Amino acid sequence: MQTKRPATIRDVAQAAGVSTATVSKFINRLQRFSPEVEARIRAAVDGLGYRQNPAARSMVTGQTRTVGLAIQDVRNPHFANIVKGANRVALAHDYSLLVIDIEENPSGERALLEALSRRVDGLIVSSRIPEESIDWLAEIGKPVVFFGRLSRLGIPCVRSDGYQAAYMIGRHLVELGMQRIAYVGFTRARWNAERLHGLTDALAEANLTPIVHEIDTPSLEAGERAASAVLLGGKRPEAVVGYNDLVALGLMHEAQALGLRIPEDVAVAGFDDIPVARYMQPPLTSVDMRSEQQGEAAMNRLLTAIAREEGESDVLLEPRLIPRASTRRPLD
Amino acid sequence: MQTKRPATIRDVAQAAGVSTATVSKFINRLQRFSPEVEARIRAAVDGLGYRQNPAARSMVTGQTRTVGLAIQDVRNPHFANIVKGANRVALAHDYSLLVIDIEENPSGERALLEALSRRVDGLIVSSRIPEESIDWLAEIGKPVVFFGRLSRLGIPCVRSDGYQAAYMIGRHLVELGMQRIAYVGFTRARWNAERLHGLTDALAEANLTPIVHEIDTPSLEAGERAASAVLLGGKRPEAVVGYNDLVALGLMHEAQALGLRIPEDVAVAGFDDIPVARYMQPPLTSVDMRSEQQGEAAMNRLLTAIAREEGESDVLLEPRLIPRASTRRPLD
DNA sequence: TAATTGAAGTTAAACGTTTAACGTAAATGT
DNA sequence: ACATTTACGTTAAACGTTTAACTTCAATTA
Repeated sequence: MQTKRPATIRDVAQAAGVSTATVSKFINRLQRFSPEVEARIRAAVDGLGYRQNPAARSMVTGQTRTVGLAIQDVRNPHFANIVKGANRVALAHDYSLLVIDIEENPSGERALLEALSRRVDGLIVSSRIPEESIDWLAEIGKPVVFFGRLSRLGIPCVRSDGYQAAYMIGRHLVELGMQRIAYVGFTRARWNAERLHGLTDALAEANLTPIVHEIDTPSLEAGERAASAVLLGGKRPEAVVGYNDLVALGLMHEAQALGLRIPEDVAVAGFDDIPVARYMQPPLTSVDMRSEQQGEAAMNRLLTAIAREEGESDVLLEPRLIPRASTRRPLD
Repeated sequence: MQTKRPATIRDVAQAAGVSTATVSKFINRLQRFSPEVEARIRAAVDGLGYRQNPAARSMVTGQTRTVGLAIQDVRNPHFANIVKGANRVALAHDYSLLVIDIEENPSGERALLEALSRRVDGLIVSSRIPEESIDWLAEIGKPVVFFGRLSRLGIPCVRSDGYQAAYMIGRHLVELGMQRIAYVGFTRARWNAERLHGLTDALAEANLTPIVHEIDTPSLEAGERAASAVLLGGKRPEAVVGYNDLVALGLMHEAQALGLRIPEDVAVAGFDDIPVARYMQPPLTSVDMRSEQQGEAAMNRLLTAIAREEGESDVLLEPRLIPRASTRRPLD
């Protein structure tokens, strides 16, 4: 089972009758060589099955050709999409992706990020990172890009316009003639509140105010649990907007379990436009937050930073409203 | 913006007035030291903010403390769950996870795996890998664990019992009195056929045969596209089983769009029990394939292999039927 | 023709760790 | 009292690359 020691650059050099420097430069395409030498090296490489040792290379260059991606929860399709996008552009640039799901949190995000930081050339960090870790992130000396949250301390960020997205939903509901509109929100951090602001502003234009219900985690289950409080407490809202599609699906499910028809009795909408949204009964109105493009943009931004090129500081993606049957004029 | 050179073990040694060997052994807890020395080292480490350089360490030890996880598509909740599970146990053992989504396939899985193989101590490889790459995987000299597919060439595998799972669904449908049962399958590789076998055997016990419809990729869209052919061609089946929950959701959605009621007109079931299954209207009957446990088990198995301990060759997880409203006695 | 440039390769030092082999002094056994 | 072990540290050689500085020789320029 024991495979023999992998060939080193020295083996190749010896077999080809040249110095290791020559082989190195050839491999990295740093210099031209005479056809004979080139052929000999190529033959030696093939013959020995030589592959670079990334660790050795990293040690001298100080680069790992790896980037870290810290996300909240891979199971949330929004984050899965981000991984997808980031993975695509990383592969295209010959970078590897070190993914860490910080929900699985044995010793604090900070410790995880610290461990991660030495193994990567740069870091893409998701929204819900505690403020005190941010100071540290700014000082690690490695490029960092945020996504989903506002930039701080000069750290660039990539995100979609949550205010705009919520404003669109709000307007959409108002145009449908809705009067009592509830928001099941997740506002733990300031930037998470922008959705509430957008919604509030849209409603204000029609002299309306959202009924806000706070949850502690944006999941299917949390949406489900919130439903009865939101739908049965006091006068029933005509529409309810979830912090994201998961929350919205939870709400929708429980609403139906309570015997309410959607959208006739209550309309429901969410954010992210996760793939299943379209497949619900009724299909869920959502706002496409361009998750995958967020992943791509974040990775692109990070790679330019790693290359020490200047990049634009912030990238703001335009969300798109996707109206579906879960919000529809009550009289239709 | 330029941060100063990170402290090396030599800096620490000098500051503490000891040799680098001492520091190294202290860091790695390989030896006991006198309280004074210990204190001096600790002070130096803290004072300088010393962290190990993983690349340098890797070079001499030959270990990277990183494992590679090659999956088909992060967006599929089944795979997301596997990442979750694998991530959890990796973190617990201080390993990092190099995730690669091989659907994003610029230059072939083989090339990706080759590149990956030098950066990791071991590899977890998902099901749909071409046979010719497997020979190569067996020879790279690094531990490899499969998941989802059968083992080959002595490579251990972790999977759930697809035959059993399908058999359970089949029996469930038969017990509900279903007669015409369709299977929308994805049978490109041999091991993917076990679900069909399980279903076939369960039906055979009632002298029934499944109607098989093949799709080319197990996705929401594929399920949706398959629906009309399966449901409208000839006599309509009373139940249709999708290769996985995504396919089942696609089928269900299109069936409803065609005006069919579920389960009254046609029952639907799938595999994986993805989180949203429970939230559908009606909730989708599925089989929990223990995705997350698969990820955990695969990682555990890999880590024992990396530690050169002997582990059991194959791990077979027991699926669990989760009956829900999408399959229900027509007369209920 | 002599001086200058350029191309093709080499030498050797570094990168930051680990670890086998080796001291040295104190503790233990006989 | 002497040999042997044990505990605590050190020395120095690796690990597999890259790269600045250098050589050599042929081609170009003045």
